[in-house]
Amino acid sequence: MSTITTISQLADYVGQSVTLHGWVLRNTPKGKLVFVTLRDGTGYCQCVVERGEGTEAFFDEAKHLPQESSIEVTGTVAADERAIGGHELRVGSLKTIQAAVEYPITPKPHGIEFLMKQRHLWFRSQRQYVILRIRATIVDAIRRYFNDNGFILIDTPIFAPAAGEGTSTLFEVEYFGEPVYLAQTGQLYVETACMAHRKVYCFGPTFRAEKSKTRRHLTEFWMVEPEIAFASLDDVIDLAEDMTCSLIERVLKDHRADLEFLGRDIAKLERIQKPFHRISYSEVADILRGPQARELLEKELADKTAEVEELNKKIEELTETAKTARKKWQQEKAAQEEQAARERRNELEEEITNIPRHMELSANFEWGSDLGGSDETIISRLHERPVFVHRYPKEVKAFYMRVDRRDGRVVENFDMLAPEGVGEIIGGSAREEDYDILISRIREEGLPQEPYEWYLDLRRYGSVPHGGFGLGVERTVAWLCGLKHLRETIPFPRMMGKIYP
RNA sequence: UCCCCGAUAGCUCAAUUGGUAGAGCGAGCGGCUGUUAACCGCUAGGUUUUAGGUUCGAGUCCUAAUCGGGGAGCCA
Repeated sequence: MSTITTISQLADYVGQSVTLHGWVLRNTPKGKLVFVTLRDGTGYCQCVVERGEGTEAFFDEAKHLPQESSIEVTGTVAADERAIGGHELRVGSLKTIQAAVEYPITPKPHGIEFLMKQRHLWFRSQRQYVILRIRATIVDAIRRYFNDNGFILIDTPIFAPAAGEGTSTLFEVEYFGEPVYLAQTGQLYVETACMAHRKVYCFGPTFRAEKSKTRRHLTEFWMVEPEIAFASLDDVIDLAEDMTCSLIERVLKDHRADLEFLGRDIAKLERIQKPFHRISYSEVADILRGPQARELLEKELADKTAEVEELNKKIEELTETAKTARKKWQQEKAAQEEQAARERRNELEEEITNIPRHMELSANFEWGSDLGGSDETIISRLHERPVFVHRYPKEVKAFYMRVDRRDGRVVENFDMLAPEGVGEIIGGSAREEDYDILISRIREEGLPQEPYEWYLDLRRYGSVPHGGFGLGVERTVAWLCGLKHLRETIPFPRMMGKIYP
């Protein structure tokens, strides 16, 4: 009699007979042996079928099992160092649940266009599996952080009658004949709840119709937005700092092996400790124009140029190896490495051509304009810990941000830039609590007052200093996992012009 | 919206100055008792994205469209 179990539990059943259900990751027949690597959602297990007594009935079936077929397999668990995970199953019986036909994703490399079209199947690949598990942990850690610290979850609407902020392009949908918009932020709504519950947060999808085709943008992404009453800008920044540290701690605790699998430099995450840097926008402007930024870019230019030269040498060597290696697999390996090196080189060359432009942008940075992507990257690269850039010129920020009483040119806002050039993860602010100032800000921005009457009520009835921020879940996942592109951080990425599957 | 790059077998890529379109993987068949993306042999698989143009001749050159990648702007 065998016990039904999962691969993650195998260590408890050494020497016993168990039944596993799963999918064929790969199948390599080897004469009188067949090695079926099974994945069951909890791990990977090598199942060995040996031709001989008792296996005649299914040996041929096992030998021809296509990749990703679903099977039920029963056998004896054995500890074996040669097997993935240290245990293998010596198969006593095997049943095909469904035989797959030509699974499109092979163990060889694929292009991103192809994989995105196969997103529904790509889920099964180990890298995607790991990333989405880390995402789930990050989401759980966020919820836990707020729930354990006295915050109340408030779900804000997805259909919104007006823009939450002036700037972004929104998705317009028809709502019983009226044009409304998909929410680009829950913030204004969560502020109302803040005046009832004191500490609140909303967590949901957010929609932006910007026609951005970059690795840092999605049209649909998830954002968590806490809001706290009786709070100053510093209180809000403290909250963002504390929450970020707790997320990292949790991911390091639960996913060390996964991060290693992804090739993440864990030491860099371990260095993320309080206190983070706090620099004002005006100081940032000086840094951008000063020698520090220039030297950083000059060094990057030199480093990248040197790396390109190294790659060129490597490519030449690999080309030679690919032609002359004795074994066919050695030739193939060299060819693949060569291709990877070429891709890396092309990427570097593009970055190199961008550097002079970034130097110019940085050197000519004028107080009053918003920080560009390259400016953020510079500030981010100059620090090992996240940087809070605070107090931007009010002209480039939303109307609801609190005007700094000591310097009326700026508002009490902040962006948190993650290190390693990752850039903005969090944007937040103290909210303008003064009715008259808020009204004048609405007018300055040329916004109609009428749709904001309910919001203005919050300032008419017991207005208090308060503030909050928004954290982008996908950007956080990308940062912690060390991913270059947001498209792998969300189950079904929505990008400009892309909706399938 | 703007700038740069790309599209060849199911997949990843080759194809010299314009001259008969190839390999590996995957698929199918066979062999091998320890494989892990990595053994050996055989088989099938193509309107070179689309529409024009130049040319004796176009995968290769030109124009446009479509789709994709990267970046700018804007942002989380």
